[in-house]
Amino acid sequence: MSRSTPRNETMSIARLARHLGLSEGTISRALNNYPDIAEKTRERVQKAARELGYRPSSSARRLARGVIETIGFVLPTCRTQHSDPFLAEILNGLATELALHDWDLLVSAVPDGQNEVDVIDRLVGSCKVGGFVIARTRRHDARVDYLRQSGVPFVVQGRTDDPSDYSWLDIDNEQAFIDAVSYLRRLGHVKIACLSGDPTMNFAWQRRSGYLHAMAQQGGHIGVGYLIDGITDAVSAKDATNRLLSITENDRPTALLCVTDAVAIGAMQAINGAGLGVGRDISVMGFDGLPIGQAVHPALTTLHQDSYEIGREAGRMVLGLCTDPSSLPKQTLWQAKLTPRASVNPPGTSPAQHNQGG
Amino acid sequence: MSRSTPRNETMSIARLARHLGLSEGTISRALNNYPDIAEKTRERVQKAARELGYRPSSSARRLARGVIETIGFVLPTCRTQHSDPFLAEILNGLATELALHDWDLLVSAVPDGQNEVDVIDRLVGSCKVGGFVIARTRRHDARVDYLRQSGVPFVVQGRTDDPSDYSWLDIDNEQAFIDAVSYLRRLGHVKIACLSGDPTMNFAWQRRSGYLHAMAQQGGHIGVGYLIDGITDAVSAKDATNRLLSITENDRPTALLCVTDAVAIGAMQAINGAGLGVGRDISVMGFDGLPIGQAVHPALTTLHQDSYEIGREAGRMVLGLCTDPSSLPKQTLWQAKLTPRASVNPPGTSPAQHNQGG
DNA sequence: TTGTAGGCGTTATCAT
DNA sequence: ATGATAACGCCTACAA
Repeated sequence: MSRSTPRNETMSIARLARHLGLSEGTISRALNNYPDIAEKTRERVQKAARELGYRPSSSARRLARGVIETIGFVLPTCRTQHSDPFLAEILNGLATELALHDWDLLVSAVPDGQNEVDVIDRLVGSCKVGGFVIARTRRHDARVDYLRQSGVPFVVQGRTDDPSDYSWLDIDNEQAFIDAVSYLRRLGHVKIACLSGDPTMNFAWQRRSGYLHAMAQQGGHIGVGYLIDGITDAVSAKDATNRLLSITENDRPTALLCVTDAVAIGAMQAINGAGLGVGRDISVMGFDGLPIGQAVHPALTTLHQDSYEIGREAGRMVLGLCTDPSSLPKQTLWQAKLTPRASVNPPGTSPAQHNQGG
Repeated sequence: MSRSTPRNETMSIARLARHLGLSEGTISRALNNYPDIAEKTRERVQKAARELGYRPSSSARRLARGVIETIGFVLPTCRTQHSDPFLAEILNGLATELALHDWDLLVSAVPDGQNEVDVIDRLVGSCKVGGFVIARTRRHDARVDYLRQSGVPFVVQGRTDDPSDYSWLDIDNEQAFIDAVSYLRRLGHVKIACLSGDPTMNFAWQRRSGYLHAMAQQGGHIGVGYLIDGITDAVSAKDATNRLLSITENDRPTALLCVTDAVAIGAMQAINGAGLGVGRDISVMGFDGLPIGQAVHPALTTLHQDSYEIGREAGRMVLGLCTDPSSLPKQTLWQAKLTPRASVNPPGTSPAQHNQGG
């Protein structure tokens, strides 16, 4: 068993104190930069601590100070819905922001037979975390209900139906899909279909609402079967798109708004598979800005969001709540960035006129 | 300052003891199911604890017991290489396994200006974690070097060049690509190209070696420009594939082995974009088993690995090391599962003979 | 400016 | 079978 200290037990304040011939209290205050310590002593102590490889025990410190300095994050429980491409990015941003302030991120999963609230409750109850960040928010979300009444500081990435009295950080999904419809309408599209996601997930619901509102306001045409709910991945997207393609040519949409890039890619495959041209016969838009959208052919027009920055900001927000408990709920809304590429063109575009975006 | 208990201070053993008229020691032993406690007392204590919402403070417990019961995981630092689809799955499996044993998972990122070893060292030094899991292992990996000499129990997902004296869990990448070449050779392919990844990442290097060995042993032909390194995403894959397609038709490969599914999808787009048929003019194989591989057209033949189970097993292994420090390093090698779909066919296959896999 | 002492919540070792 | 008592490592009045 090797350690960073040459031999024997782990370095502690008590050992430092003995080593330097000072009292434990002095050591502690010197290390924590208390003002009432002689400059010479402080330097001597900090030097010795550095040289002897002293690291404060976070358990002891937390116990003594009554703080936790740890944020909890419960991984979304959707094992079927393989690999949320965002999660890693959000975690990266969140953990980075927390690390910058010497806070920790405790990540937990939901074992079979338990639900997310159980897990959150256990983490909070055993004082393992002092705050929470949650993601993949549903329209009604039991986690938010629980946290709201628990008094634990928390930040929601996304938001619920009734997002008035807690802190959240969301993309303006509704506005993004309104922008998308405007963009398509300006290009001349009228018959615009929509592959919508799981309607219990609020991001999907918001995008769906944006589509419906914008279509009504801007004179788009929603034909029979144009709005298909429950499309969550490329596979179901392919089936749904095939249903759209079976509509007679006159009534068939000329543009297709997809709730995510993954769904859009499935739709593109169906269109190609039917011998039609994406961006020619049917324009396709996605949402997320995944890198793969630049590699597919034609390149995918999308609404881009920066999930790393979302994680960073969630970190800033939750740190604010935890360190200043009197702070009021803060709500942040970011706009997605419409990124035109080759998968969207005016209806009836011939191959030669194709967009060259990428 | 808010708390989860309705009012006043948090519930502790001391309060329980006063409430029940017992001593703190008795409460502690009753809660921890020591054998020398009267059955009646134990039940009375546990009932009261439940009703009063008692939760042990993990800081206090860790301090007293000298254990940590937390595993560290440092997120790969590749912000360019957006969204590793595995990470979320691995974390899910790992956190699930740890939660089953009441251990925690501490996830950390690497802020700009620090390196991964600094982060690991800080977590270990401040007694925040008692063990480590690392992923995305490089051929030479400073994290492994550090952990090896540190004495901290750790498990590597993947392995380094010299994987003799520590615990790891890996997919048999070399064998998988040997199997892939065998499969293609049996179908009649001779001219087989390979889009290989970052050669400093061991998984990419292993797959590359498998390709080279199998091609040599099984009489495949590696033409000029057939082996392209450094392909890490769909975008670079598209460029590289276009280079392959510019080879005169006689010398052009009839099959293309890709280091990942994401790379394979980029390759497919390039082939389609050039007016050629995937699975007809050129067969394409990937590695991972991403769901999107079933949605692309034609469906992608791939080597499948279950990243959730990899995370679970990594959790089991690291728990074993932490709870039984005398246990020897354990090394686990899993085979990837070759999953035939429509993107691979015998060379010179006409459209009518196409595979129907999915 | 420094030392002393008590406490944070839990566990473990003695007695009883 | 239970009750004292002393750790665990650190922080923080208060005293000197």
